[in-house]
Amino acid sequence: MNSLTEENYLKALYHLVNENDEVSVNDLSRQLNIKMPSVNSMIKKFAEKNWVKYESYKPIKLTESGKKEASLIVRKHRLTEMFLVEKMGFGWENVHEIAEQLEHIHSDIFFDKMDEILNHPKVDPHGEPIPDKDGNVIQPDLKKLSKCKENETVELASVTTSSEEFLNFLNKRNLSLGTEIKVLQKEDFDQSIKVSYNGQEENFSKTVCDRLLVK
Amino acid sequence: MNSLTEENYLKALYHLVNENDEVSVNDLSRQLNIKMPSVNSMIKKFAEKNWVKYESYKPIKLTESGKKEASLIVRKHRLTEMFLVEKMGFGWENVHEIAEQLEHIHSDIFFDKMDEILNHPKVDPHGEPIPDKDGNVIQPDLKKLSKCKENETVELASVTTSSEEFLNFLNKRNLSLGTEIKVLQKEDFDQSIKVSYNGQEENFSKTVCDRLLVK
DNA sequence: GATTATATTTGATTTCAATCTAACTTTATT
DNA sequence: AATAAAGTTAGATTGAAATCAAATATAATC
Repeated sequence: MNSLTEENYLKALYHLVNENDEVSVNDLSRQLNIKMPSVNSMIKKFAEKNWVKYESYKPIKLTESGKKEASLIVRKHRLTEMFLVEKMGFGWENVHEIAEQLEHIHSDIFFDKMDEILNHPKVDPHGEPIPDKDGNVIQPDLKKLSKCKENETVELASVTTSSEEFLNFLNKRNLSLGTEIKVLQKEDFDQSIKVSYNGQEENFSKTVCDRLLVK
Repeated sequence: MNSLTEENYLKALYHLVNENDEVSVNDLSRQLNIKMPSVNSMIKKFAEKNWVKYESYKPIKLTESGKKEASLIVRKHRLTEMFLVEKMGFGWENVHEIAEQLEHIHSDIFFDKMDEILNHPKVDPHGEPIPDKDGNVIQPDLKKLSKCKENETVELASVTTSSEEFLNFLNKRNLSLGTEIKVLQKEDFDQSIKVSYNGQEENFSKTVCDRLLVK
């Protein structure tokens, strides 16, 4: 049985690997806010468990088995978020913290039932893909709003952070998944973007546009 | 923030106190399968937290604050069981283990939402009362089936164990909460009881009848 | 290729919660 | 009063998690 700490290390590692295939002990250390030697010994523990392939001074590689293990935690997290929103009436800005705890529940039947009730959802309330029971993920082909050209019309498909603040920011501006967004103007100076959607116009900073994924 | 261990000690203590007002270190030790010195020091910790009133060599007394704290854990457990059965389609025999984990989730809004969705249930799927948000419990006035007289007709209102085996035993015999049971015959020899319900006749041992609460 | 700077690892320590054993004390029972 | 049972104390142990300081390896620079 994996400890809470192990699961959190593994999850962090998984997310880092997804952003950048090469992950160092240092990266993970900064991510978790835990000193390198601690991370180093945990990575050795993971190597024992065959979750990572690791040689000293080389980047950490997640094994298939490690990827699967991590995906299953992510699966539990995202299924939970979806259940909370769809079946319990929570807003998408309030589900992250709860899911952060529920993802550590050990019960296959519990999450299988959620999955069934939700009719095997492909994505969570933030548009992030839900891994299947074998840990396979279909990463949808999306791009950042910040990369779109002027006059392009796109659909908001995912947000890359589940922080309550950011989601409240979007709520206040009536922006939700599925919204059609037209890029009106890109500002070279600060790379902010003027957009319109639902008949309203907004100016979004690069920071915001980097977090909005569209198709 | 209370540790898992603390919550489990407290819960065990709470249940023991409910059966027998006088609870000793020894009782708790046997209940938890943990040696007395360990229990002793935990009780001291509880005294610090003002969960118990404790003087050496005297029985352990739960304070109001301790009772409330414990009730809130029980509340989370029983709300969860009810939610699993009523809203997720689990059988009453399969919910205990899952609730045993979920009861340690720290999120008021999560359990408040369950409570609301379930329409503020008074009892869980096993007929056990659900404490309210302030930790108050209304203990319904029930008696053991084993205490009933011949020819009495009663209604099954609660079962005092959530063990999968026992509940499967009842399932196999089509016995569920709300069933009208008539006591046909009491056997002096082994105190088993012959009953009829839903047009069927069964012979229940004392062990079984002690676990069935009726009104 | 030698030197320096940076990153990583090692090993020794610390901290902490949770448990235990063994020795002793108090209370209850015969 | 003697004995047994229950409770306490003190001290040791365990194991997980994290840390620091020092040694080592790699990468960057001259």
